Amino acid sequence: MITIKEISRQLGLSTTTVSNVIHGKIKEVSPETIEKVRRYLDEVEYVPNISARNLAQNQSKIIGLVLKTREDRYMDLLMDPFVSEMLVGIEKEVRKAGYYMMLYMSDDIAEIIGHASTWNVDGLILYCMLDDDGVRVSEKVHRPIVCIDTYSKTDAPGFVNIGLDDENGAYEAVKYLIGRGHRKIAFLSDNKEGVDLQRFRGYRRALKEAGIEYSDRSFLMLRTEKDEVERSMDRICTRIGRHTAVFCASDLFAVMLMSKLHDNGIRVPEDVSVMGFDDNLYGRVYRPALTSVHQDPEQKGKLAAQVLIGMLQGKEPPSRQITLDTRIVERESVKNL
Amino acid sequence: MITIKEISRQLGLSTTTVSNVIHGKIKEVSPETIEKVRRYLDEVEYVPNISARNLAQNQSKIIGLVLKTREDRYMDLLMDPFVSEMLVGIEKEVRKAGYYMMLYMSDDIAEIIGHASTWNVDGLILYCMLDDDGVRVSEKVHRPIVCIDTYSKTDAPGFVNIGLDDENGAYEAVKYLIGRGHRKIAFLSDNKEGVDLQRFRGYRRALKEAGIEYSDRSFLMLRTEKDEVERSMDRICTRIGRHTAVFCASDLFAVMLMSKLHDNGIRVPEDVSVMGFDDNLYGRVYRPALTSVHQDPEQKGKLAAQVLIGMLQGKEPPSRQITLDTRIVERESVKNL
DNA sequence: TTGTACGCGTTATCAA
DNA sequence: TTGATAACGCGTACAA
Repeated sequence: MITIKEISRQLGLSTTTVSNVIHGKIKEVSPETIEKVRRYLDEVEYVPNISARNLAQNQSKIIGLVLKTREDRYMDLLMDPFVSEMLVGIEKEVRKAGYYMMLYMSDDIAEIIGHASTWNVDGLILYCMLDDDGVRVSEKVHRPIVCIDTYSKTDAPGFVNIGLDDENGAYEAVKYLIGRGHRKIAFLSDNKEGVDLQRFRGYRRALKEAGIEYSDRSFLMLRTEKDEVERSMDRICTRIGRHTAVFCASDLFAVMLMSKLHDNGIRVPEDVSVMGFDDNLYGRVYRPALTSVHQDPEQKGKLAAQVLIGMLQGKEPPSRQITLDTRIVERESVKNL
Repeated sequence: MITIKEISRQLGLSTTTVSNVIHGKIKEVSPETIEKVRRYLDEVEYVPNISARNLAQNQSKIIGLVLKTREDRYMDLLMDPFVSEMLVGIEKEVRKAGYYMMLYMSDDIAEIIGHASTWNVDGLILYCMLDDDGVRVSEKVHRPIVCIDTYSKTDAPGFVNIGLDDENGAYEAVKYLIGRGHRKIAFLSDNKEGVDLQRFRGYRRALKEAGIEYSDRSFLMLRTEKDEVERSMDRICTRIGRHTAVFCASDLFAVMLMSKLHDNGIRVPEDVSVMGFDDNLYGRVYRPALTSVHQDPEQKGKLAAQVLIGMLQGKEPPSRQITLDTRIVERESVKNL
């Protein structure tokens, strides 16, 4: 790796001049010098040492992407195409803007803070934070932070969230089911926090509005530990009982459910209707194709990166909470009763 | 961010001593000093500035993960759960070993080289390289490099590949189909390079061994551009013709095919048998469940990271080419003729 | 128009 | 047992 010092020595110039040419500060450099330096730069394929640059400028050009894992349920995170698509959206934007992306997974907030500090990241994108996780990070890391799909209790400065109206999306979905004549509707999820909690609330609201009573037996809680999930799904199939429809908190769960229902001789949608949330490839490709609530993860990621990079350049974020649209995609997994 | 210099000033010590305590070089430091420094370090939550450390030590603790994209087919890469799972395997190991992961996507080798140089990455994991891409990188980046699933023509020093015996995996799969009475067997893929080429070769070999003639009409080439894929699949469904089985180069393609076959009223496996390669969640969850060739992407990623980190610590890699096992997983998508 | 000199935070050598 | 001091590569204020 050739350095500026070496180049300036070779060319009989000062490091300042070389550095200036590199950065296009050429108002005060003679054309000949510019040419000479540029040519040489090309010839030796000069690449700046970013560590040195970071040190000198106290910035890093790094955007940290943190995926918060949840204890043992490590695998699930990237198992869902949602995260992959989001990743693509982020990476594209980050690279386009001349930044670099550091990917970090952890369930430990302190570790996350340490990582951000030690690398002196310019900004942070946080996914899967719960409650005040995001706030805790932003208290220690004094850099712009954009969260995706986070529901915080408190507000903190320099803290933006990109999300969905999950409550309403779920509400519309369940209303859709009710509109098709369903009244015994179950809710399937693997937790009752964050995004899933909101979706559950939307489900409850739609039920209530239609004067349908909710019983805890209608909450189908999936265990997602690696060697539990199969058995858990089987158990859920037997527990579906007299429900005529199941609204699932994700497409992935919906498809896993349909698959298990099939094995248990229960037909979708003839015997039971199934609806998902996400509208991803799993649901689109399965047969019967899954009726679902649409969202666009790549768009979410892209937007998160754009807003963050905007903040790095001094722009005010459009708002503290950016909420993306949701819409129902009708396919074949819901029957009219 | 507090610095060593500041700490030493506060404590009335030299930076050397503080640094030594931080690094556990305490053979020659008095117990009281150690305690004093440690306590203060804790109190102020000292975090080292990695850029400075990198500069001083000419290393970076960064492992670059490069996913080579192919022109327009950007999305596909992370669409396949294969990449996500591999990513998880890599990230876990990298973090466990105290390294950091920088994720980079590009189809431009020069850009990839520039990225690795500018960050002075300690090592590189390359995925999806073709032919001599990997070699070109390793010629310029004089760091340990581990490739995943790369077939290079040439060998280069410090260049290790982790892969599968794709040729043989495909060979066994097609032999399996032939063993079930199939003779009209098609091959489905979206390209004829790298891994897919090997799988195609295995397919050809099995055919040849059984005395079955191959015709180009049996190569079903899928177009994967975003707005082509649907139509392309439809066309393929009509082109299946008198084939009794389709061997697909990936589970994802296999499931997309089954889905389209379903829409065209062609039953799997009654009318046509389908076999995939990967054994991922798409195939496991679909009904009929997909018979496939198993591989473990997380394991692949984990191994790649382990070998690379080993090399960084001066260990010789076990060999230049590490080939993982493959096995057939029988499920419901193949019929006995 | 170009050059000198210093600072960024850390590590490392060598002297005290 | 501890402390000066130089070095890593870059950017920049200021001097020439």
